[in-house]
Amino acid sequence: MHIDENELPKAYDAREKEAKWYEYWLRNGYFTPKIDKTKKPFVLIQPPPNITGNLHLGHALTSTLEDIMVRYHRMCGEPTLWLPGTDHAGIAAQVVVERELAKEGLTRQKIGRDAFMERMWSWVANCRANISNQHTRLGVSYDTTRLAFTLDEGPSLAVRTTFKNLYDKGLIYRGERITNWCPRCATALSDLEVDHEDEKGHLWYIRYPLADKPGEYVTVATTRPETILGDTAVAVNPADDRYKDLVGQMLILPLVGRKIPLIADEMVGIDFGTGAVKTTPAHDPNDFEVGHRHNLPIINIFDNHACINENGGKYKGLDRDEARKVILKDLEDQGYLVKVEDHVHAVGHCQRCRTTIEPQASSQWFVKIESLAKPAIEAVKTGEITIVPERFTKVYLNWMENIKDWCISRQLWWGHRIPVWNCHACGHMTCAVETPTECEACHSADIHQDDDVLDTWFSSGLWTHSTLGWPNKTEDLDYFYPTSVMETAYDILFFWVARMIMMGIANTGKVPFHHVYLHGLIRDEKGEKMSKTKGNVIDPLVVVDEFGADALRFSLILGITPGNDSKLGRNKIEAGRNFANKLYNAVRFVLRYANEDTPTVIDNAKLKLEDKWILSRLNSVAKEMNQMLTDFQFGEAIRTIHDFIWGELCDWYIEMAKVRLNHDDQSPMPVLLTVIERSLRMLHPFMPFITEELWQTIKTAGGFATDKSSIMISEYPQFDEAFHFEKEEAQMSTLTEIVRTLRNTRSEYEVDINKTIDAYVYCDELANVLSPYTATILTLAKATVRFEEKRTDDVPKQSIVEVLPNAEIIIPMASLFDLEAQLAKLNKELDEAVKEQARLESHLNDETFRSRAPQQVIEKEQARLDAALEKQTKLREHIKNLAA
RNA sequence: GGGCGGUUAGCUCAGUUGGUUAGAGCACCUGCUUUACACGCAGGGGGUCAUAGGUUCGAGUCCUAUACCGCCCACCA
Repeated sequence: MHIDENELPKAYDAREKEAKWYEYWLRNGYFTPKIDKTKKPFVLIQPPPNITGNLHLGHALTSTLEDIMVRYHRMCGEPTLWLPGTDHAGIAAQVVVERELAKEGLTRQKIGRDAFMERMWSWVANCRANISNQHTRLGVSYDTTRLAFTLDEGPSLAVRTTFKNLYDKGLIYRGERITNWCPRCATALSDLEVDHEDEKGHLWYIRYPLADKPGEYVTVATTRPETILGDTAVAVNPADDRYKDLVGQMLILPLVGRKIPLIADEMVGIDFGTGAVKTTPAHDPNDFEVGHRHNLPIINIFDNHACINENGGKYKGLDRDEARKVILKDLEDQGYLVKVEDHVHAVGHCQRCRTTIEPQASSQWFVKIESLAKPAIEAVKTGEITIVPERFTKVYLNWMENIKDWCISRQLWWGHRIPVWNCHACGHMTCAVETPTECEACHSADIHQDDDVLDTWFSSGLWTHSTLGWPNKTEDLDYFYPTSVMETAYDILFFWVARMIMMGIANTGKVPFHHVYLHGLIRDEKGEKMSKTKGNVIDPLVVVDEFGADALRFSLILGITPGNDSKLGRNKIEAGRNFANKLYNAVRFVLRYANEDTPTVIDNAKLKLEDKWILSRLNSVAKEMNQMLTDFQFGEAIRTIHDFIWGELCDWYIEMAKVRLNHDDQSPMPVLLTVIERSLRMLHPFMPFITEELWQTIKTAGGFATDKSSIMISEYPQFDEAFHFEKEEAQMSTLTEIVRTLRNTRSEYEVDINKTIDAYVYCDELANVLSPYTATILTLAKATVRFEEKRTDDVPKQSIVEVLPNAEIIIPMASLFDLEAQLAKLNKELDEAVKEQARLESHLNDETFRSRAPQQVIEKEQARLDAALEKQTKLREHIKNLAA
């Protein structure tokens, strides 16, 4: 069937086509792998986006990288599973919905747990639909039939089972610890969920009177004067001579009046402040440990929202900032405040709501992590898991080797409830996978489930196997686990990747994946992190609407390297669109000559020079593409195929093909169709929509025969020795050099646009090969060329002479150029050739070089020397000729 | 306080075992409404590869310092 290219618009418009093809792929079930036990599958579990809002460019990058890998491996014939899902995102999602409530003047406490959960679920439904739609628009080829959510029954069962297993092994425990407390979220956080930032603060010096020596005192320095209410000691370093004699004495706590001891502990630095530290075990991690060592009372002075509680006496009810002001004023009024200094120190903030963290003693659940970390460290050390880029291996190992117990309980409502039931009768804790009806110790029915939920990363940590059915023995788990690649951003290496490795090994005895590919963050054109508050966020869908998904994908991938941040602006996206348009128009050209009568099968005997050249180049590119896609070099891969299509196929092959088509020559169509079809296949993983569209169009026009119904299930092109034509590649490069030189000469001498120039080309045995191309050269460079093997005559006077590696070009057109300029140019070239000769000679005469450099390098250098000498001879002759 | 990354053309970045004359996109200059494409074609200018040493026959690439920028980790009140 002939498709008239004139009926197609001149510019490619992605809009209506993308949705159509996505629907087609989905309908045909290409995204769902068929389990084939004779083949090793390629498996990639999608990092589940948080259900906190729209997807941003970071998600678009992740999706694109994953889609590239998945489409590539699928085209290589591997049963390929890309399993999608979303994450309930615990605290992050709860904060978002709480903000929505706040707009209505509500809080979760006001509406109650049940109503709040209802709000959460309706938010989730909206959000998940939205995320799915966004993914669809980006072209992700993930298996929609396996779409998972962390709160689904399967993953939830995995969570409870894991908890119980670890609990039974004694690897989960409940304990009173200092934890990072967010007073806004009213929950404990893990260390990772706290962002430290330097802040300008003050160091207040406060005197604590000695109980038994009126008028004498010890001065402490503190950044947190309000915590004085919870002080239960003052500590000094045992080696500090200033305080040696005072250790053991009692001090009177200002404002409070409580008697507290002066103790000695190694923790205290002698150099800082006064060398005496007020010790508040309930509100400082160090002090907590000191308190433990010295059996100090732990006095918690804050309620869940960091307001002073009943332990704060008359200050009760003040929040921590007000309390600080009032207490400082009281200290000053009563003469306890000695001085104030400016002081910069790191302050922790809640990762999700930015509220200043309050270190606070509370009872929480922890994972005893050391024994879980050990095999996870081994797996990376032995190379069973590799991390790309490699430098993150060190970061990973360093963190894992210094890992601390993981606080997993959150005082939130949104998440997996901790599967532990407390008995009101005997106090025993019953841990169970399924809801028990009675206490396992005393069989009382008066039991109540722990109110806390688990850290959202606890369920994420199981994601590689919980989505495949674990703890049940499923076919999926059996066939697809361990997975192949974990692709994600480097900023969640600890949060997620490390936890998956630990939990994966703990639950299944196998590593969860073999390769970790870490991508960088996307920044705006100025290199700043995109954020809603800065207003520099680019919405992927807005880009897709304007430029198409393929253009966006191109711009996201081009030039990126693993683990490095990249910048994205309009320019780059336009480059992507331009490339799509270029490809589209190349196909429009092809369609002009393609119909069911077009020959499409290549006859090797009839291949011309440029045919062999483009086939050979295509072949090399296929080799490179496979290598780079295997090595995770996506940025380089897309540039390679881009450069091939634009710079070789379009700029040279198609231009030469036009001449053939106009001259009733051997048809270029079989080769052209073959090359373009394979190019589309090579590009498909990167730009799936346009490649499918064009592939189907050419197929419909009878451009090639295939039993495949879609490009996405056709084979990824591989290197084929039969199409490797080294000699023709070299010959073609001489031809293109000749054309370039002629064009260059025209431009340089400002030859009239309508004037055809004459040229003689002397190129030994190549003359026979290239002389059929005079018509081509006439079209491409507007020059009439005569090819000869050897020059027999002298060079005609006043000619432009160009010396190429394998050819000598003489353009007798004295009337069209400036004689002086030409002479100067030749002299300059001669100069360079002489310098080159000198450099090479000294190099080649160097004994050390001769003895140590590999033979082929020496030969190469020698060849270059010969070339330089020959060039000189020719140039001298031409100069002489011209000057005559 | 440790650790890591970056510093290459005006801008954004490639450059994977050290080996021709360091590349691309965008921007810039010149000329082209050539029936695939002006989202284009042809030609061109532009880089002492941050600095200083070192290793090597040979360094953008390896080593050692230094400077600036950025990131991560860390309990010093």
